[in-house]
Amino acid sequence: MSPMNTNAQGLLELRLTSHDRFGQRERDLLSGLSWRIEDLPARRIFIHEGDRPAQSCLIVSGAVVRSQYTAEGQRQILSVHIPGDMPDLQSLHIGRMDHDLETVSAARVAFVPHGELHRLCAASTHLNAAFWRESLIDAALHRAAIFRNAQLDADARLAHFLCEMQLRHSAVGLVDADGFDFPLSQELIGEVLGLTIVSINRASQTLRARDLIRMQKGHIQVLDWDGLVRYAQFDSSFLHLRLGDEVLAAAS
Amino acid sequence: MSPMNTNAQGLLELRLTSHDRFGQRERDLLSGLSWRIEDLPARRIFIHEGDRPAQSCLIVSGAVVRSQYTAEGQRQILSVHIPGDMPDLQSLHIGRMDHDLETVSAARVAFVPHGELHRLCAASTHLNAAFWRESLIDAALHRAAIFRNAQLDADARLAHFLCEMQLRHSAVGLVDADGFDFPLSQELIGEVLGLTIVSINRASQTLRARDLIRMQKGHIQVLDWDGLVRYAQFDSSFLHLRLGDEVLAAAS
DNA sequence: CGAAGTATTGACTTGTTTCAATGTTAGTGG
DNA sequence: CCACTAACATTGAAACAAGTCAATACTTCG
Repeated sequence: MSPMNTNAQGLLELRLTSHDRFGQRERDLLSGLSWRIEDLPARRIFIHEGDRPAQSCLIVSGAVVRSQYTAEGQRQILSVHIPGDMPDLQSLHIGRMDHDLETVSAARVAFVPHGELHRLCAASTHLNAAFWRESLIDAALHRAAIFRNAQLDADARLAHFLCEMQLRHSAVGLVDADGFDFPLSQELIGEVLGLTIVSINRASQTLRARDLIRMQKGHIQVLDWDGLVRYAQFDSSFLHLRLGDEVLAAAS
Repeated sequence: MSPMNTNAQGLLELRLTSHDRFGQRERDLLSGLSWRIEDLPARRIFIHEGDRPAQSCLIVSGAVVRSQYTAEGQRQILSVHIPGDMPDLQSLHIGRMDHDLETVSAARVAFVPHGELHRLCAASTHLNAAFWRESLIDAALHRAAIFRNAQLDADARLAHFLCEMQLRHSAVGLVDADGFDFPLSQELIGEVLGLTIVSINRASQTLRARDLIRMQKGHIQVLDWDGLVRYAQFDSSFLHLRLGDEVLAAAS
């Protein structure tokens, strides 16, 4: 298990190099980025629907959700983002935000100007491909969410979501023998899965009764990875992770 | 209303230039692409989950769906694609397909090798950005689907889907005063919206009774655009279309 | 004409929501 | 250290939207 990397540039390298082995040139280009670090409190909407950001962000610590709202103000969480994610890469090429970005817990977020990213992509087709790929994996996560929310019942839906969270936390070294910290309340998980807090509560009881997981306030532990995967019909390939041995070991 | 363009290169230019005004250089690069045209029958899976395509495709005519399957073989349609769409752009930078591509009706599809697209993107940052943007709009469609399927009831869900289809068909000049041809059966629409054929049938009756749409086998006409938009809580901005006046006029 | 695909309808069942009450936990200030 | 508070978790009962099952009708096409 690699130590958790709380440094923006290190997290980004970890992410981008999980697919491509970069040369020194790419490393130098990356290290030339000027990050502006911001520490945000919990429940802070820091990018709003309709905004036209001139920068993208990287989550360094904490959790962030993307959300859209109904006319009645009911929130739908579109995706959950954890350290290492760049949840607004799309603003590089689509001016207008079609959703909000909001912290769940207190979070450290690093911002980098679009201009610098554009220059980077123009300077290196490798880096261009790596960032593009990040945004494509984002779309793959969306597809998995559409499948999950439409095809699985409440219990399996929660199981599927927890499988995804376990793997994505593993990939950034945030899972240890006790599991991982996860700040979403049952209410928020409900807003991810299109279920009410009551259903989430009952689903989590089912999974706990089957000894698949442990789930306490702010912390999740997968007790039976294979069982959970089976229960959730979870196919990890959509994450398009190149998981190292240590990650797979931690996951099981 | 522009005449329908059944030529691959013309469709692609129409799409890419809806955001960026290209110079002659970009036009020349695009016209250098060597398309292989294929005419496919209805219900043909032409790219399978797990494939590693060496080419991307552009839909010239007909309709195509992306789908994933449950363990029991139940299909979830992730998105619906129409002429002008490039539904497997992601294979440019993510090797493995995480879903199938299948024709609904007979369809004409144009294929172009990844190598040529990579060369194009390396040769022009404008074209690189344009293709990247296409894949980002794809992700935006996914987000709208997550929202729609989780937050709207059966009637509104169908209305929302029809709003999206009307606008996307408009953008490629496929809508006239009588509406547009649309080959998805009620059963398939159900697989898009996460509903059964029975619910789709009843939802379509609701919308017809309110004089919002006409919906006959293979053809859809929006009778009251504003009413349909209101009923669906539809916000067209997620499509990130730069709609010309003629498109907006046709839509309303 | 027959056959296959598609659309429609009604009766019944079920998973999830809604509503409402109660329990638990962590943090705050007296 | 305990009382107080707010957020979060849990439980039960009733209501409801959508699913399931099953029969019937319409359309298209060989």
